[in-house]
Order: sequence, then C-alpha cells, then structure tokens
Amino acid sequence: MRVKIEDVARRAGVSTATVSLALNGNAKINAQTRDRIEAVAKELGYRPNPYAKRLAMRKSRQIGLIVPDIENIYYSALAQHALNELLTSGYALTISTSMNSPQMERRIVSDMIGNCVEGLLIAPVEKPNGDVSYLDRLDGAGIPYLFVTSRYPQLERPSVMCDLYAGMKQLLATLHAHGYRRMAMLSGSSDVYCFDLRDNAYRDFLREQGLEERRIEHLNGVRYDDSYRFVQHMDVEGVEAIVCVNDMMALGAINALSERGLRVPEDIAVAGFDDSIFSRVSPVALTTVRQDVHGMAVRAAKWILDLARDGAEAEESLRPIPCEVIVRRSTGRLA
Amino acid sequence: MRVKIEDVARRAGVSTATVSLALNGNAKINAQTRDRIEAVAKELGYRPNPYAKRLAMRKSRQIGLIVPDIENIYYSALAQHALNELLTSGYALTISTSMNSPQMERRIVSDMIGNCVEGLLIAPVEKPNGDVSYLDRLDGAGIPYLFVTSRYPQLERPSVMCDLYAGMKQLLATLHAHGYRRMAMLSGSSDVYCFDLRDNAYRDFLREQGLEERRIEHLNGVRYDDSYRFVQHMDVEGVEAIVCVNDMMALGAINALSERGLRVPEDIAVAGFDDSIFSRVSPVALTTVRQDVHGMAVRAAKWILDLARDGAEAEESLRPIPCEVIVRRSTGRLA
DNA sequence: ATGAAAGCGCTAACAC
DNA sequence: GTGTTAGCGCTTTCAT
Repeated sequence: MRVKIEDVARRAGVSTATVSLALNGNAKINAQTRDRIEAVAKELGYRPNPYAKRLAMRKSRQIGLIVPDIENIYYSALAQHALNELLTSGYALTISTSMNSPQMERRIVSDMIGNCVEGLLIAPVEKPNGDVSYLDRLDGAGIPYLFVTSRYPQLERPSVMCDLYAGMKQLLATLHAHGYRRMAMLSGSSDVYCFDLRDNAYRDFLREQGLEERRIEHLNGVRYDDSYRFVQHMDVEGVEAIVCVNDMMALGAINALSERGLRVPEDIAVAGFDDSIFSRVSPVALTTVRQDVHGMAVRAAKWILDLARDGAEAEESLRPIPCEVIVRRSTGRLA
Repeated sequence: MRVKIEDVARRAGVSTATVSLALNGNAKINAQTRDRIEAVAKELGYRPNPYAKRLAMRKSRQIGLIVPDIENIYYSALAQHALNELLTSGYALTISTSMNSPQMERRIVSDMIGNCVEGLLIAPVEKPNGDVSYLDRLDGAGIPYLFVTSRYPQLERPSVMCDLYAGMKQLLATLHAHGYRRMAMLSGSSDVYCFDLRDNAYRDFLREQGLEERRIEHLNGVRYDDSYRFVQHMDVEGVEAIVCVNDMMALGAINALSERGLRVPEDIAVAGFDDSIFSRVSPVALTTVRQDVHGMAVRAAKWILDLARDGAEAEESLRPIPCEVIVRRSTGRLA
C-alpha cells in the first residue's frame, strides 16, 4: 500500500490534521512545521489519494468535455486547447465522444453526472437532436454546463461559439465583391444549429443582394466523402462558386471537380470553412472562414472553471467570437 | 446531497450491505430482494458515488492513455478506438497529451500514478527521449503499462505496434517492382524508435538490392509544413521517388513539388505512410502503407484490461501487426 | 498553532 | 440470505 497521510504524520511527529492543513497551504500552520512536513512528504514520496480527497471534500475537481468526433481536427484542437487551459487549474479534463449520436451523448451526460464532474462543456452533435431533456438532469444535479462550437436552440443556455452567421455572410460578401454571383451551397443536415446559422446567412445574403434563389444542398454528413460523392454528380451548370460548411467538404468538392475536368478556380471557385489544416494542405489553397478554435476553448474553459469554482452566474449573453475570412487561391479566378 | 446507499437501504427495508451486494450482482442475494432493491434504487435515482466506491475497493477502474498529439488523426483515431473498446468494460479512459515533450510525458505519468490508474497505455513521444527512468515508478506503484504505436528501445517492455520495418520494406519492394530505383527518404528525428525502424528498412533494402546509398533526410518534425518547406528546396536531381514516414509529409512533398513545376507521379513519385484520410484527400491519391490503427487500439485495450484485471502476465513478445501496402496513383508513373 | 475525532459513501469480512 | 461493523484515506470542525 502506498504511503498515506498517517505515515507522513507519524514521521513528522504531528497529527494527520496538521499534515493535511500544512500540505494544503493553510495559513495557520507554523512555517517551520510546514517546511518539516513538506520535507517528510517529499522524502516519503507522499501523494494524497485523490479518491479519498474527493470523497472527503465532496468535490471531484473534474471538468467534462463532450465532442461529437475526436477524429475531427476541429474538435481535437478544441480538446487540446481546453486541456492546456486547465493544466494549471487543479482541474482535470475528462473527454468523451458522442460519435454524433444523441443517444450516446445522453449516456455520456449520465456518466458525467455519475462521475460528479463539477462542470461540463458540450459540443453538440451535428445531427438533429429533438429531445435534449436529458440535459435537465445536469441542472438537477447542480452541475453547471456550457455549450461550445454550437448549441441546442431549444435550450436557453449560453454557448461559446464563433459568429457563424456573420462569418458566412462576410465570406459571401467577399466572393460577391470578387465578382461571383451564382454561388451554390453545400451544407449539413438542417435543424442543426451550427449549419442553420450558415444556411440562413446564405439565404439572407442572396435575398439582400437580389440574387437568384438557389437550393441549399443538405448533405447527410459533412465529411470529405459526403461532398466528394455529391459533387461527382452535381449539376454545376452556371455555378460560379461552391461554398461549403467546412474545409474537408471543400476538398471533396475540389477533387471531384478536377476529376470531372473542371479546374479550380479557373472554371469554378470553391470555398471552405474553419481554416483547418486541410485548407492549407489542399492542392489549391482554400479560401475559408477562420474560426478561432483556440479562443473558444480558452473562453469556454475559463468560464466553466468560474462556474465550477465560484458558482458565478452564467451571463446569459456572450458575444459570439468574430470569424475572419481568409482569401486564398481557390476563389481567385477574378481576384 | 444526492441519494446514497443508506437511503436505498432504508427505503427497501434492508441494510446497506444487502443493497451493495444486490446492486453489484452478488449471487447470494435473494432474487426478490434484489428486484425490490433495484426498483427502489431506480425510483430514487440512486447512483453510487464513484469516489467512495474507488476508495473502498482500492480500485480506480481507470485506464490511462498518453498520446503525443491528439490533433494528429493517427493518434485521435487510436484514442477513439480505445475508447470504444473500453465502453463496455466498466473501465474509463483518461486521455492526456504529452505534446511530444518528454518532460510533459513524465509529468503525465506522475499524474496517472497519482490518479491510481489501473493500467496505462503509452504512445511514446516522437522525439529522442534519453531518460525514461520515470517510467520505473509505474512498476514501483504496481501499475501495468504497455506501449502503443512505438516504444522506448531502452526498455524491455512489450508494445502493441505495427510492423513498421516490414511495412516499409514491402513498400520499397513494391516501388522497386514498379521500376523505381533512386528513392529518397524523408524521415523524422533519428533515435526515435518508430522512425528508426523505417530508416533501417530503407537502408537494408538499398543494400540488399545493391542500390545506391542515399542519405536519409531527418527532418525535425514530421508534419505537413516540415516536409513542404524541405521539399521546396530539396535537391531532386535524379530522384525518381520520395518516400515519407507519414501521409501528411507526402502531401507536403507533393504540393511543394507541384509548385516547383514537377508533376506527381509523372515527373516524380511520392509515397506516404499510415493510410490516413490525408492519403485519400490528396490531389493525387497517395500510395501508402496501411497501419491497422483500429487493430492496435483494440489489442492494446484488451491487453491492458487483462493486466489490470487478472494481473495476467505481459507476454514479453507480441508479434507486431502486419502492414499493408496500398498502391495508388502517386507512384503510378510506371504502373 | 496543533490534535482528536467525526464524518465522506461505499465495500467486504464476519457473524448470525 | 442478510445485517453489523470496521475500514478505505482524507478533510474539517471543535477543543485545547
């Protein structure tokens, strides 16, 4: 059995209470006593048992993070940055993946409650999710939680996310300024907040500019293959630009187009979203909309920590983080 | 305070011991009693406090996983598959990232010990790591651990990994069979096991075939930019093929080459490694060596579970998982 | 400033 | 089969 507080106490000639106080930096312990205790603790290689500690303190010092897909660079970057942010906080991050399944998310939320996380960050699934009542149990358990990257619109809950609507509008405005008029849109399922925002931006922009109404293509998935396969047979007659909701899809579009003998951007322009590594890896550098993933992660982590610690109130409205349009060659025909 | 075992016991008219036994499926509890207890537990929404449980059982039901970089799809896929494998095991996975830093890995190992993980999976850093003595503390703490994807050669420890040496040799043989002779190699730091294996395969192959000896290019990093920048100024005079230790680097090479006006595979062939999404996303589909990431994850997870549970012995020698060469267009000049 | 002792919520002998 | 009870290792009043 590993060394416990009692061993340290005995060796230092004090009580366990004193050891506990000293090691936790309580001010009322004599400096010399503390030093001695610390020395003994180090000498013995004492490490408090975290489970005993959590039990006694009735705190878990644990923050949860749920992402739909850890293999998606967008979410893994989010996780990495959150991890970094919590590094010095005394809190640990428990990462789970919902695999884009509402049922899975539900199960994970339940596990998180079971594990007594003190706060939870949720990046919602990218599928329609009608019944999110399971999230109420977090409130029931007194566990603060926040959405990141998106949210469930049926819930009046704060979310740390980028301004997807404005970002998409800026992108379209930029393309418009470059002379593009007939722009097709490849999106994900409707009734998914983070896609809906961009869909709305698209519709609004077309209307505001008096441009021809075009059907938004709602693909079932938003991965490379989904867009690649779609664009293989897509009717691109008269289309000057294809706008996608992420960079992977844009890549899928580019590769499918070039296999059809269409060159990007000479014959048709393509734009992505996120400014992920894929936008740089692309055969023709991708015009895209930068999401500040790092900023989101830091902001969400700080906020959930505040909530966990001080029980500070969740300010209802947080201004979304601005996006930035990055123009590269894939929309350069007329630039 | 949330409902505890005592509440269930009182409500069901039994003792806490009975509740505990019943809920943990102990056979000696009367079926009816068990049913009643389970009903009460559900009704009250009872969830055992995991920390009290772990403290009492002196078990954490926690497995650790350390990866160098969670934003690397190779490792995030590993994590996802391990997560899946543990889903029904009663164990949870704690994921940490060493950010390719030995010091960080050391710190994480220390944390893992502190958290009493019952087993640890370590994907080593991709940098030379001379002093890995901190891993001895795992033995000291009686925590079984295994390497995944690579290993530290100075430690006689089992590792679940693919047969990188054979994989690279097969790849070279395939290229050779396609008529390629003058093949350059872009690798990572030397003194990193998973790179050394491939470097050795390269050297051995050249020697065995009596081919001209070529210097292996040891890049500092193995990411897209590292290879992209290198290939921008690389001397490719007479080089028929560039072989990289991962797909990202191959992409970097391809894009740098095409900016130099060299076409792949017509002017020069490029091969990657891993068969990640990048090999398919590539402008010209990448010839690569498939690593069975799923297989590694499953195998490692099962094994570490065995070690954690039964304390089964770690069989010293596990046969490495075979790789598979995937031939695509990027080496198709002579195909 | 320090110690004694009562929990924290659960498990596991051991007794019946 | 079920109950009693003594821990698991730590924190935290409350005395002193």
